[in-house]
Amino acid sequence: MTRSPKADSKGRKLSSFLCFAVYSANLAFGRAYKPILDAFGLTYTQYIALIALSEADEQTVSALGEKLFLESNTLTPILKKLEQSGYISRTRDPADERQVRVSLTAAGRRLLDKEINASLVEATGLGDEFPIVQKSVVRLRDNLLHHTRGDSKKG
Amino acid sequence: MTRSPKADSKGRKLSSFLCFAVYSANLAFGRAYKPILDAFGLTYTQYIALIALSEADEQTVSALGEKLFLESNTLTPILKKLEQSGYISRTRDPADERQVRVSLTAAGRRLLDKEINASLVEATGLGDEFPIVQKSVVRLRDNLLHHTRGDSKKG
DNA sequence: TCCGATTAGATCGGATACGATCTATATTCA
DNA sequence: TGAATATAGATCGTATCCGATCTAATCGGA
Repeated sequence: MTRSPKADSKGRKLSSFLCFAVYSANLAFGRAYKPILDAFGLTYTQYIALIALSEADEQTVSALGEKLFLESNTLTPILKKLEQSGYISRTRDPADERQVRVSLTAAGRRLLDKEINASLVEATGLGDEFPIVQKSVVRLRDNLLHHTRGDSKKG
Repeated sequence: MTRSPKADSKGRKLSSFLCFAVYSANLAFGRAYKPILDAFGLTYTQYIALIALSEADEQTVSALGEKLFLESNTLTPILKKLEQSGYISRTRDPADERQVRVSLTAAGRRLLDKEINASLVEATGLGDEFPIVQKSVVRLRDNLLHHTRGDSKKG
């Protein structure tokens, strides 16, 4: 169909942009999860941080940041909030006072052990395709990150 | 998805969460695009808004928001910035003073006609898989949005 | 015609992201 | 040892997102 010249020349429609698909899928995740997470007093990012924390105890902020692709400027405020909420603990490492060790508290662990996950996975409505889509998006992300790394300074 | 109640008591790995894959893919897009968009003085969101604006002239803020899955609280500041940058025009509709009509300026159109797109698509590194991944993510997003609509107030 | 309801944006506050910068601690090496 | 350097977090300013609320304009019914 001959759309106006501008939409055609190079001008694909917005919906054909992968970046927009991911961008809006991320918004959609946030909204789909919100009512569920609200019940636990969590935000989307806080929930993701808790999952990363469930993988190991005594992680440093940097280690956590590598998993989440975030740095201390973003993580510190979030971790402080999670600490205030009682879901995690933050302590300076006595062996190296520069580092802060972060762990789930019992309350935090209980939270994740609830069926929070089941209700959330269901919201994707992807069925059997779930793992396939997941793999593709992971590869996409890694390609993008790799492409970015080609710069000069630190990632 | 019928995943076992708990893949491990420690929880599945963060990387196995689709929500995290999308979340981090979105972060990765932002970073991969940033050096390219910086050269044009654009942020990621502003760029996406411009693409949506390239599809039609004289769109209302609401119409634009439907495409972008955003509302006036998010769009208004962004559109004001794009107006200040000279890439778009904002005018109250004389027929209905409540509505604001938004269009690309000549400068905005020139910007999108540059090869900004080509360099950006390349960064995904997905090759032939590009359209497949794109479709899956779109469906995922729509499922999530549909799931959300059932819950609360406005659709 | 007038008043209430609706609609379209705009504003405000809280919570991310992120670049730039700062502080405190640790390490290196002359 | 001590100054320069490096590292780990923390802080700050800007730009999104989003819920809640506000204002202005339009519409609808009596």
